[in-house]
Amino acid sequence: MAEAVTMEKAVGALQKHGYRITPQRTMILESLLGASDHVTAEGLYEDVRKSYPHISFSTVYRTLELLRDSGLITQTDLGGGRWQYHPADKADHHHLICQRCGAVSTVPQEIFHDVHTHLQKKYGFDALMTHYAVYGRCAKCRGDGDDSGTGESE
Amino acid sequence: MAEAVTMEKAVGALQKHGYRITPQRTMILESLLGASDHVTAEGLYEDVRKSYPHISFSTVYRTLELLRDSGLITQTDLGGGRWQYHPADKADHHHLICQRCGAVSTVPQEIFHDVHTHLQKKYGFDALMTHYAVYGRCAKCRGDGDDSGTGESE
DNA sequence: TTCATTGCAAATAATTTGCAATCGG
DNA sequence: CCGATTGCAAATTATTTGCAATGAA
Repeated sequence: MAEAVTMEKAVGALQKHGYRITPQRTMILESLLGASDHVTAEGLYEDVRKSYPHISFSTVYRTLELLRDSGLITQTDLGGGRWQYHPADKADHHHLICQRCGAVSTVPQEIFHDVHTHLQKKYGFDALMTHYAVYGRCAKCRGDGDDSGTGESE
Repeated sequence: MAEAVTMEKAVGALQKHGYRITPQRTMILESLLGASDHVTAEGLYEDVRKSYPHISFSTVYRTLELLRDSGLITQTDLGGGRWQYHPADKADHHHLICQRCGAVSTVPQEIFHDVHTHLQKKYGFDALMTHYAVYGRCAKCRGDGDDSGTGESE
């Protein structure tokens, strides 16, 4: 959770697992490593499609599965019914998501440090507090009003 | 978040909103109020079906939507691709979910109290910390080994 | 060459929606 | 009686899978 994932390392890791290096995989990896934050399968698909229109959705999904199993990327379910992916080394932060305006901001890892310690001591539970999504209301949207319905998530 | 939701109150709330009281809605409400914890649409469907086999899935979904909009139940996305429902007054706790064995335990509200305060002070963010799911490893499963793949969620 | 990998189309799974028939108030 | 509600079937959305063709090593 600190080593930067580079193209070379990624390729090496894949070959070590016996996987082949195909142009599709290369492009997906490049797109992933270049992404600033979370990406969805669809986002990747669209991105790769720009330079390689022939790519198929199943290839994207299968590649993501394989990268995840190789430990190169993290697959996160932040609710909302779609997987979120990003390089494993960039998972040391959390997100504040405003249910009103949808704004997403990033907060550092240590926010949950005390909670983690507490759960560990009191319940023997080792919480995987990497990469959380915290829903609520951002500073701007503190007025109130309805949430357009859908629940809180997480 | 403290007033117990009873059948009478629920019915009153619905009528106040102008909704009709149908046998289907009554049965779904009863099932929900009787449930010890989270329920999924499918769980409810199966439960109601025991006494009323004619019930349809869309009615269940539509009723849940309506109960949610009336503030009687909470609709939560705990990841896993299905909504979780339960009476709004029972949402004052969190869950520890073991990614290894699937065990679910309950922890009190105040676990996240400090985090909430911190987010509020430092980021002006009013986190909706009602009813979280915390993934990780329970005391029993601390060995290690793979997670059967799927991500961490939340 | 040979088996891993791809693309396409079809299959899932959970939820949503259109619509005519029906029932609550 | 009349519009809200139901059930059914079909549509959606995100993801997965079967299978024959293809390409990396």
